[in-house]
Amino acid sequence: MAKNKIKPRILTGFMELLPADQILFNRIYDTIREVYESFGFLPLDTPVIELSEVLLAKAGGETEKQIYRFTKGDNDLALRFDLTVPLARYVAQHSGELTFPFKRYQMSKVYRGERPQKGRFREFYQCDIDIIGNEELDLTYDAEIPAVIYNVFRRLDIGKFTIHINNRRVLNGFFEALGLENIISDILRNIDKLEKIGKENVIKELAELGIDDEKINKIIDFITISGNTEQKIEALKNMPIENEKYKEGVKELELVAGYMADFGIDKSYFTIDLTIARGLDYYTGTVYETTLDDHKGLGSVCSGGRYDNLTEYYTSSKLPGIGISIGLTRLFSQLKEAGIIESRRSSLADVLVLPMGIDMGYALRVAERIRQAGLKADVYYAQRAMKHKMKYADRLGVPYVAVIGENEMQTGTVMLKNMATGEQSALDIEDALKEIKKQMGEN
RNA sequence: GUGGGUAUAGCGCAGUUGGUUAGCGCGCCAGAUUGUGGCUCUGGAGGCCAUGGGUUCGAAUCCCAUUAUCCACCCCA
Repeated sequence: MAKNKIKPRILTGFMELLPADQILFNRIYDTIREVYESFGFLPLDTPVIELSEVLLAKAGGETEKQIYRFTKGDNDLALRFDLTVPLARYVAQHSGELTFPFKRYQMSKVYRGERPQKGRFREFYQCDIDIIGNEELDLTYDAEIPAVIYNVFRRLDIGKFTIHINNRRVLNGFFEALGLENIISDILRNIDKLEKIGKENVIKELAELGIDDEKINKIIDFITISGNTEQKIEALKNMPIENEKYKEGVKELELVAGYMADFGIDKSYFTIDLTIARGLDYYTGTVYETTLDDHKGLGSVCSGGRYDNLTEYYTSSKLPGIGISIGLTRLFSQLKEAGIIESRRSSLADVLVLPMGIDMGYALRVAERIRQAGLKADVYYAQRAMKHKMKYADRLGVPYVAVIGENEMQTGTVMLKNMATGEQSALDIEDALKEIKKQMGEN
C-alpha cells in the first residue's frame, strides 16, 4: 500500500461488526425490543449530546472522569454516559405532558471515556426500561421488571440464567443496626465482590475498613444465609435486628418474590442474593442482577433497581422510579466469544435471482414478484460467469438461488436451487415461491 | 489514575545464540470446470518485520524512546 494512504481504523473501545455479526446483533436487539413493548413500555429517543450542566447535575467522581466533554462555541457539551440521567431530564422537562406511571424503553448508544478492557467499551448500547411514578410507585413494578428480564432471556435462548434480587433497605437497615452506616458504601462495594474474590478476601478487606471481628462474623453470616427463597425470607425475618428500615425491606423482598412467581417466573430462575448491592448510590429499594448459569464469569448481563428520587436535580416533584439496563454491546461480545451465539448468514435475502444472459427487466420483475410474496429477494446484476454468481450466493449464505436464462424466461419458470442441499429443479415461478415457503416453514 | 504484556501479509501465527532473496495456515485472485457454489488440485498477488534513534562488519532478532494495542486494578453495562 502506498505511503500516502491513511490507514483505515477506528478508535479503541468502539465496536464495529461485519454483516453476519451485525445481523445477529440486530436479531438480539429486536428480540429485546419486542419483549419490552409486549409489557407496554413506550419508545424514547433522546439526544446523544446534552448540555454538561444537565448531564453532570449530580456530579459523581467517576462520571466526571469518564464523560466525553467538549465545547462548541460557547456551549459546554457532553455525550450521554447512560440513559437514566437523560430520562430524568426528560421526565422532569415533560412531566406535565406525560402519563404516570410512565413506562419507557430506550435502546441506544452511550459513551464512557474509560480505559477499555475485556468486555468494556467506550461506546456501547444500553437497553433500558424504567417506570417512573408520580409521588408513588407501586411495589408490583418491582416484580414486573424481573418478569421482563425473564422473558427477554428466555427468548434470547442463551441458556439457563438466574435473576438475583436484593433490597437496599435490607442492607442499609442491617448495617445501621450494626452501627456501620458511615462506611456503608465501602462495605457494599466489598460484599458485592464475594462471588469474584471469595469469602476470605472479603473478610480481609472488611477488616481493613476497621470493622471488628464480631461484626465481620455477623456480616458474613448474614450475606451467606442459604436455602430457597422462602427459607431465606424466614431467616431474614427471624434475625434479631431492631431497625424499621430493615423490617420494611424484608417485607418488600417477600412481596416482590411472591409477585415474581405470579408473573410466571420459574422459581429456578431467580434467587434472593444478599451480596448484590450495585455500586450506584442512587438505588434505594429492590436491586437486580442477572447471571448466566453456565457462564458465571461473564458477570451480570443485566442490572438495575429502584431509586426514590431520580429527578431531584431538575424538579421539586418527587418522581420515584425503577429500571434495569442490558449492556447489549458487552453482552453480545461476550456471548460471541464464549461461543454461545454464532452468526450464520451475511445476507438477509431468502432468494438470490441470477439472470443468465437475459433481459434484466424480466429478472427485476421476477424479483419484485418474490418480494410481493413476502420473501426477501436480491439480484446479481453483473455479467459474470455462473460460477462467480454461485460463489457470491454461497458466501452470502443465501438459502435459495433462482437461475433465469433464456429457457426459463420463455416458459415462465426458474431453476430453483436449494444451496444447503444442492438440489435444484425447474419450477413455475408461483410453484417455486410455494416450495420456498414450504421448506422455510419446516425449519 | 495504577500495574503488567504484546507489536512480522487482510486475519491468526512461526522465525534457532544476531548471519544471504522473511516463512506457515486461513483468506484473496486465476485456472482445472464456455448455465452451477462448498471439497480437491495447480499457479499467482500481497511485508520499509509499528515508528524514531542506538549497538554491530551485519538487526525482524539486542538496547532506549515514542506510538498503538491487549490484560488486570479502580469503577461499571
